[in-house]
Formats: sequence, C-alpha cells, structure tokens
Amino acid sequence: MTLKELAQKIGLSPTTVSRALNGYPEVNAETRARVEEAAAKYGYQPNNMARRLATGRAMAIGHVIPLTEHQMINPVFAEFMLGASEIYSEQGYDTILRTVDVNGEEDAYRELARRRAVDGVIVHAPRRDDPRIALLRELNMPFVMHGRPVEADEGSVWLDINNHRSFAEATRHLIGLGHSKIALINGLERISFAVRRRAGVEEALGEAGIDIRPDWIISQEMTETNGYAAAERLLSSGDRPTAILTSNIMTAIGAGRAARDAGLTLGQDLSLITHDDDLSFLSNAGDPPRFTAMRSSISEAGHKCAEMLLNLIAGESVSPVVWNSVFVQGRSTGPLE
Amino acid sequence: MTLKELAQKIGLSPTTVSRALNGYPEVNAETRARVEEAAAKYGYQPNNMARRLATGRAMAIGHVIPLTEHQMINPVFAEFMLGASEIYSEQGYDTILRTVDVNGEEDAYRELARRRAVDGVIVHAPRRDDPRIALLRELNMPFVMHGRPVEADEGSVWLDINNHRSFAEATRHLIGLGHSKIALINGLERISFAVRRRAGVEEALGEAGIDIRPDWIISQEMTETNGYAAAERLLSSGDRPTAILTSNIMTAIGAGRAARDAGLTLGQDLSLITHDDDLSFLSNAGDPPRFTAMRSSISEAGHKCAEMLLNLIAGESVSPVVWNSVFVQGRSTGPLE
DNA sequence: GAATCGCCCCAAAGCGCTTTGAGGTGACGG
DNA sequence: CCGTCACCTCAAAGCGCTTTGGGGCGATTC
Repeated sequence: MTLKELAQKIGLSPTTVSRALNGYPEVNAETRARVEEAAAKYGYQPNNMARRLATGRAMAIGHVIPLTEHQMINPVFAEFMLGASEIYSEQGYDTILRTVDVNGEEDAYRELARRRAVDGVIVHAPRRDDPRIALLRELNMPFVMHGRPVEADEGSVWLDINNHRSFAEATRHLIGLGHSKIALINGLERISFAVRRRAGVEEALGEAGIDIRPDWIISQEMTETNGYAAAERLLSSGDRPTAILTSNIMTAIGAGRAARDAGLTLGQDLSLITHDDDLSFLSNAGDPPRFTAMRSSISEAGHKCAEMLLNLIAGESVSPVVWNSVFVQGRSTGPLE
Repeated sequence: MTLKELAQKIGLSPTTVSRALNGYPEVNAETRARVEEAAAKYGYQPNNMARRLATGRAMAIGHVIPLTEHQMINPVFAEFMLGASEIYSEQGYDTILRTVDVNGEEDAYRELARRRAVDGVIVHAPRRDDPRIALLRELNMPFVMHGRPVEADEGSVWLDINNHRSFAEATRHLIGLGHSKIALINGLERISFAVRRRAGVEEALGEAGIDIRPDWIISQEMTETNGYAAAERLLSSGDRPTAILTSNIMTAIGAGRAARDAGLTLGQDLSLITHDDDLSFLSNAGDPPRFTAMRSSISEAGHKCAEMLLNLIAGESVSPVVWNSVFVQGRSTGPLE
C-alpha cells in the first residue's frame, strides 16, 4: 500500500494525503480525519526509504561501539544503547549500530557521515584529547557525549555524573569510618571518568592529610577478573589497605571474591565502596544491598542522552547535564576496628 | 558528491558509473578501474537512502530485543548482536535495533515489515510455542533463530548448541567423579535451551539410576543474585547436593559466592559445572579457569547467524546448524570425598 | 564491402515520498 | 453581480540511485 494508492482510494491527491498524515496546517480537520481513518483501515505505513530520500533525513541515530584492546564489549555501552533506543523508537528513529576495532572509529564516523546514514551519534566515554570531538565537528554531525570531555570544551553537549564529587564523598565516608589506608581500583585513565574519579579520591585524601600511595591506585579495564587480581595483590601485602574503592560492580564482585579468598569479610575486615552503574542484569541487590555504592542508572542515562540528541537535531539548544549518583548504604562498609 | 556529479567529472553516464561500481559485467575492466579511481579520489560514497529506494532492499538487519519481565536486558543478546553486527557491516548492512516490552514484540515485527525497514531479522531464544515463528512466516520475513525451536519445525533456520548432550555429558562427568546428589540451576523453562538442558541432565541421572529430585531443579532468570539465592537454598539443607550445574556464568558466580558463604570450597566440598556463554566482559578466566565449564562463544554465534541470515536473504538455501560446546576442565570440580 | 555480431555505453523511466508553486472554489465585501 | 481573499487541494518536480531497453561503433564473417 503506497501513498499514491491510498490517495486514489480516498479520492485525494498524494500531496494532500501526505500533508494530512504529517500534520501540515494546510489541510482541513475533516479531510485529515478521513485520511487518517483510511490509513488505519488499509494499514498504510509510509515507506521509510522513500521518506528518507525525500526529506534528506536519515531518521536514524548511530552508535559506534569500539571494541577494547581485548576485543571486549563493554556491557555499559550495551545497556546504555538499549536504553537510548527506546527513546529513538518512540520518535520514529532507528538505532543503528556499528562495532569497530580500536582503530576503526574514525573511518566508521566518516562513512556514516558520507553516506548520510544517521542524523546524529552518541559518543561513549570521552577520552583524553579525544579525536572524535574534532572529527564530528568537521563532519558537521550532531553528537552527544555520555561522559564529559577531559579538556574544557566549548559548545559540546554531554551528560555526565559527578564523578569527582562522588568519589571524593565516598572517600570521605570511608575516612569518617576511621579508614586511612584506602586503595582505588579505577578504570583506564585514558578515559574521562577515571581521571575525575581519581582526582576526587586524591582530593579527599589530601584534605584529611593522608598520603597518597601510588601503588594503591590501580588503573585497568573493569572486569571481574581484573578486580580479583588487583584486590588480591593489594590484600596479599602485610601492609594492606583497609578500604577499597572500585569503579564498577564487576570489579567489585571480583574484589569481593579476593577478599573472601584472603579470609576477610566485607564490612568488617575490609570496607568496599563501588560505583554502581546499575546494569539491569547485574544488580547490586539485597536489602541492604551487598555493596555500599554510588549508584546511577545507565539505562536512564541512555534515555536522557537520546532525548538531548534528538533535541539537538531538531535545532534546539541543549546544555550539558550533570547528574549526581546516589549514595546507597550497603553491607560492604563498616568502621575500622 | 553524487553519482551524477562523479559521472560528469569523468565524462561517463551515471549508468555506466553505477554499473562499474557495483561490479556489473557490462563495463570493461579499464573503464571500471578509471571509475573506481575517481570514486576514491573524490571520496564518493553512494547515498544509501537512494540506493535502498531504488533496489527495494533495506540493507539492514533487525534485532528485536524484548526486555524481560523485570525490565532486564539480557547481556547474551547484547553480545550476540554486537558480534553479528560485525558481519553485517562487512557486507554493507546496517544493524537496526529495537527494544520492546514483553508484549510489544509482535507489533515491532509487523512495523518493521510494513515499513520495509529491514531485510531480515534474528530471533533470540525461541520459546515454547513461539508465536514469532508463525508471525514472521506470515510477514514473509527471512529470519534465523539463535537457539532451536522447541517444537519440531520444518524449514526454519537456526543455530543452536547441543544443549541436551552438553548437559548430559556434564552430568555424567559429575557422576564419574562419584557424585549422585546433583542439582541444576537452570534458566527459565519457557525457553528452548532450558528445556533441553534439563532433559539432558535427567537423561544422565536416569541412566545412572539416580532419582530425580524436583526441588533440586530450579528454573529462573540467570542472574548473579538469583544464582546466589538458589544455591544458598540448596546448600542450607542438611541433605545438600554435592554438585551443582548452572546455566550461565553469572549464575555460577552467584552460586560460587553462596558456596563460600556456606563455608564450602569449590572443587572440594562442592563441585560446580557451568555452561559458559563466554561473554567477552565476563570471562571464566584463569589457568585452569575458575569454573569447569561447557563453553561456547556468543560472539562467534553472532557471526555465524549473521552469515546464515545474509545467505538466506540472498536466496541460498541454508540448513540449521548445531555446535557442540567445548568442555573445559576448571577448578570447580573434584571427586566426591 | 555489406551484413552480422559483441562489446560498451547511454537515455530515460522509475522507486515512494515530500514540497513548491499554482489553481479552483466558495464566502465575503463593495 | 463582480472582484478579492482565504482556504484547500493538486500537478509536477525533485531526492540519488538502479535498471531496462536500446544504440553506436569497431571487429568479424562471407
């Protein structure tokens, strides 16, 4: 069923039908109602390809997902994207997805732009001197970043959580419990959020006059295994930390396992606070939850970024947004004995 | 840079340029080379929307991802999809993604079909009496299933691992180690693979003349928390199982945690074999790995299904494929003491 | 040297929609 | 009763590509 056929059925021109369906003011209410009714009756659905060609809008948003050095797929990206795609769908946009090797990002963006395959993109986890920012500006491609750029940057649009403050407060919380031997198992410090988290921890330690021990600040990909290995190392020393901050729940689970293997009980012999990305399939559950955490929802971030991007594409002006993660008291922290 | 402009630059007609670029035989090698060179030089990239409209092919594959009852995003879907999208990209197809509520699946497929937004779809995790199969046939939409239909079904195309055999052999392995008190923490039994896994376990137990204890067969969504809870229940009884089979690595991690909390050491006081979906970000690492496992790669499954679907779309005949998962000896199993 | 045949290449007609610019109709004022 | 003005509606021209149906031209055959 094409627009032309539908128009014929109801004895109108394609033009009028198109206008009626797209809400243009030039068509009177009665006609519009008639058209809409007929469209519903015949199950007419515009052919997207034709519409896209005619309007020049792709009606699609791109997500370019880089695999890490270890061909790893970051589950945070996946959850974010699935969250965002709900919003796109509502507004009639498709979500298009491209996975690329570490070095293929630039090509992927260029190709999407040249082919006009998408109207905008989401940039995940901005890095130090992120080349994607300049590239997308050059390509004149609207984008929203999930995470804030490391370097000050005028005019870019992003959603970030308050990583600095969040980790500073978590550290202060630990200090308030009497801890002074505090380690951080961080993400890769190429990435914006990890830089800020570290700074937050260091700020709080500094305030309290606690010396920073570089070997207690670990930067690595955030996996269960890495979390285990890092915590194992930290805990095997005679002079071990009494509290650990971890950057995501998988690392926390790994660190928790290492603690048990070392014969330590979380919340008693060792305190642990994690940032909790609140992945739907890996929840920090329990009442109180297993881990004391700074929590923020990834799928909500996906929703919000999607909205911001669509607004940006619509030509509205959009400002960066900072969310605060929520502190959740769990069972993994306790006063220093 | 459009096709027409490019044609003008090199003094040929758009027709010839199009044919040269698309590998049609009617154009001689020299001309083709000239065209390709010019295309590269001017950075010409065909406008996909126009091409799609002209050919009637969407050059896109759809993945409809249902959220579970708990709004949970299955990480296996995500990994599969990201794997599949690599193949699509190679062949110039886009990956389009749609998340839907449990009840929105049918609508989503119908809409994709009507709008001609995709050339085919992947169906994840076929269920009992899966309505999607009939629907997609009615819509005349090519599809490949990841997982095999529960009911015998002529002509459908799928990739599955040999769940029945795999779980039967794992069970026999445990029996060979002297275990007879064996529990299964399974996935939801609406879903094909869980049905088959259970059958495999029951077959092996039956062979060995071991009574099946219904309360030792647990069916639930496969999360860490659920795995913990299930194992905790199993282990808290005076008459506890000495071996547990789990259906995925998150469940296994949860069960492992419950074992520790119960004061049991995996591989000694309790044996555990898990099916390992080999998610890139949640690997069963170590040498030997932490868990004894039946392993199969989800991203490879994604690759393979993508290839099968593209072949199907190309009109080739494609047969179902069964893969065997690989048995990996890890540290979580040992002889019954 | 004319007829035949292949090889290359081209003009033009879509694909199904949006959108510009113009026309048709009835209501209204003079 | 005619001219004017809204208000609706329409015809037609794209959007950038593919593809059908020829046609030009040099080489081959008799």
